[in-house]
Amino acid sequence: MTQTARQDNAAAAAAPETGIERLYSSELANETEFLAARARSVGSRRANEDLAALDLKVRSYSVLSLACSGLKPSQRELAEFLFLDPSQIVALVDALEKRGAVKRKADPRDRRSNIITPTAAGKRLYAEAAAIVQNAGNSALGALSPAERDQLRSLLRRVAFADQQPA
Amino acid sequence: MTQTARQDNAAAAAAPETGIERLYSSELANETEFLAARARSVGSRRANEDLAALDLKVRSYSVLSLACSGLKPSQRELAEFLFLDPSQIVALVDALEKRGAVKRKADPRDRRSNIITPTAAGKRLYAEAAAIVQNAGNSALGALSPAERDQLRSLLRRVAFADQQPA
DNA sequence: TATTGTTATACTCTATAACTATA
DNA sequence: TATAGTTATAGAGTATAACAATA
Repeated sequence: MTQTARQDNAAAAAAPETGIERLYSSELANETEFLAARARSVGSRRANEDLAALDLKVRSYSVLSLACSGLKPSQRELAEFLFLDPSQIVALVDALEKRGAVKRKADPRDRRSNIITPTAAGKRLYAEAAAIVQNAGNSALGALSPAERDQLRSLLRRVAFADQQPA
Repeated sequence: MTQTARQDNAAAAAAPETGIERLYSSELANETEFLAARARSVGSRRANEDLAALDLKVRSYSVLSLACSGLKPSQRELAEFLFLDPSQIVALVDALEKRGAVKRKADPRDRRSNIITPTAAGKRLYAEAAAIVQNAGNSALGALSPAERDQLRSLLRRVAFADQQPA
C-alpha cells in the first residue's frame, strides 16, 4: 500500500533526481538479462496473485498444466523441463494429489517411474487456472500489440530452449 | 556436477517417449509467462556461474552496476528499481562496502538517505563484471541474430517497465 | 507524523545427500 | 551399478514488522 505521491510539481523541478525513472537510462536497464528477469518478475507476481484464488501458484500450475497436456510426463521429466530438482516435484505433486487434481501411476514399462495424469477435477481446475494465467499474461503484455506479443513469444522460445540439450 | 550421459543409442530408439523435447509441444511451452521465466533462468544461471569468479552474483552485480552508473542512487531507489525489499539492499550494499567496492554517502539534501557510489576498485570490479555478464548474455542469446537480440531487448524493455508506475 | 535505513525474524525456495525400490 | 522417486536438511532468497535517525 505504498502510495508514492507524484512529484511533478515545483519541488520536482528543484530535485529532479528523485524518481526511479531516471534509472531507466542506466546500462543495467538495457541488459537483456536484467530486462528478462524484471519482465518475468512483473508477470509471475501478477499470475501468482491471481492464481491464489484457486490455491495455486505458478509452480503448481505448471505441473498441473503438463499433467493435463496428454503427454503423460514422469516426475523426472517434469523436473528436467521445469528446471526443478526431482525433490521439489515430489512436493508439488503431493499437494496436487492431496487435493485430488492429479494421480501418480506407475509406468508399465518402468515401474520406477511415476506418470502424472489429471483427474476430472484436475482438468476442470486447469481450465480455470489457464484462463487466469492467460488473463494475467495479457495484462503483463498490455504494452505490446498482438503481433509484438507473438514476436516476443517466438524469440523467447528460441532462447528458452536453446540450452535444453544436455550440458 | 551431474553428468547426464547422452542416450543417443539403441536404448533411446527403443523408448522414444524418453526425451524432454516432446514436452516442447505442450501448451505451457507456448506461454510467454513460462518462456520468460525459463529464458531468465537460462541466462541468470550462466551469469551467476561466471560471476562467481569475481565473488559476485547477479544481484550484487546489479547493485554495483547502478552504483557505477553515475546516477547516484539511494538505497531506496535501488530497492524500487530492482524489485527488492530495502532490507535486502542493506545486505547487498554491506557486502559490497565491506570489500571496498562501494561507499555509502549521506545525501546532503536528505540526511536519511544513503547515496551509493563506487570506489576506484569498485569501478574496476564493475568493468570486469560487465564484460562477464555481457559474455554470458551473448552466450544465452546465441540462437538469435544481432537484429533479433535488439528486437527482444526492445520488447522486453517495454514489458519490464510497463508496470513501473506506482500501483 | 512520515520516511530512510536498519535489524530481527519467519517463510519460501532451492540445492544436496542419503535412502528405497526398481532396473 | 545405475536410475526414479522419496525424505531430510541446510542454505539462499524473500517478506514482514519493529526500531532509530531524520524530515
